[in-house]
Amino acid sequence: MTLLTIGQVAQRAGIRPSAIRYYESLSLLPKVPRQNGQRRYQPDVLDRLAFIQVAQQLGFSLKELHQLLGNAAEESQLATRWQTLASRKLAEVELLLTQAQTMQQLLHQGLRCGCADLSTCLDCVVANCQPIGEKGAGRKRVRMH
Amino acid sequence: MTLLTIGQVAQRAGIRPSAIRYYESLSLLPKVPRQNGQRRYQPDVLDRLAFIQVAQQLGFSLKELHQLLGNAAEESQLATRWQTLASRKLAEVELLLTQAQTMQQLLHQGLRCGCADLSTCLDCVVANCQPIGEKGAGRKRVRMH
DNA sequence: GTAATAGTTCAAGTGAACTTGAAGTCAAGA
DNA sequence: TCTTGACTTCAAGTTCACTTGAACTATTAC
Repeated sequence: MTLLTIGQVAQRAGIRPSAIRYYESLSLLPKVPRQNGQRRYQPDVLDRLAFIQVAQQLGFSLKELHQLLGNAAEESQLATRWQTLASRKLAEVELLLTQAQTMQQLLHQGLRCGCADLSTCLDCVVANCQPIGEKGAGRKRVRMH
Repeated sequence: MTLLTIGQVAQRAGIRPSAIRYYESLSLLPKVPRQNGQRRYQPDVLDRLAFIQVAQQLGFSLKELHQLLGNAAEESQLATRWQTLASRKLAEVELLLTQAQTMQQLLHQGLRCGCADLSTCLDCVVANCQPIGEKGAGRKRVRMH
């Protein structure tokens, strides 16, 4: 078995070793066995780190990830608790999806618009360019939530 | 015309007056006219605030928003600069979209799985539940980027 | 008149997520 | 042997995005 040093893990995950130690201190990563006092990781820690990074970009805090990943020592209702959080987070992710789609259209049309800044484009894409929604009539503002 | 006080704007936007002053200090919002020393806002400031809030949730920093919204005093190449940033951000938003879709599926299946925590589910959804990708065969790990 | 409410500025404080620095250990290579 | 590089711990520092506190002004209600 090829165990990885913290430096190797950090390089492959695209983060710093200090971040990995920080995650361990928060119990986001398990304590791993040592060789001469140095941490040695199984390669599957990269999956865990990839999950953490994606979840963070989607707005999950490290505290939430800690609960979600079930490292908390609170045994009572742990199962129900992470599922409560997960379903709340699912709703947030779904909202984020629609927001990202709207922003995608806005940026896409703003780029084809030739405006001096996005502030102008916020009006411009509705008034002068192709409509951002399915209905392009009227002086409708871009509202995203 | 019905101008709004900072408190009214804050309430309608769901933020604190202090955040609005902070945005103004960063030139994310324009300086507005005063009555007796107090800021008075046109209602369309709510659109700008809505845009800021959504963009933030999508991972835009306030510094980036400042550039995007074109409030910077750097006249030279301002137009090309915001478009460079916008196209970079468009790519990021599109990556976020696929990540959010993957996370949506993961959470959705994790919730139907009955696992004790999401950490277990990260393996479980692939091994025991319906496949998360189009191909469900094999011991394929969930990797999101 | 006075109390409550909402606004003002400016400086300092806060929480999250790390990073950096100091001081030390360990193994490999010249 | 000695230097280099990567690791260790722990405390303190940094950045971002605000918030809070102090001291003040202005309007409205009683």
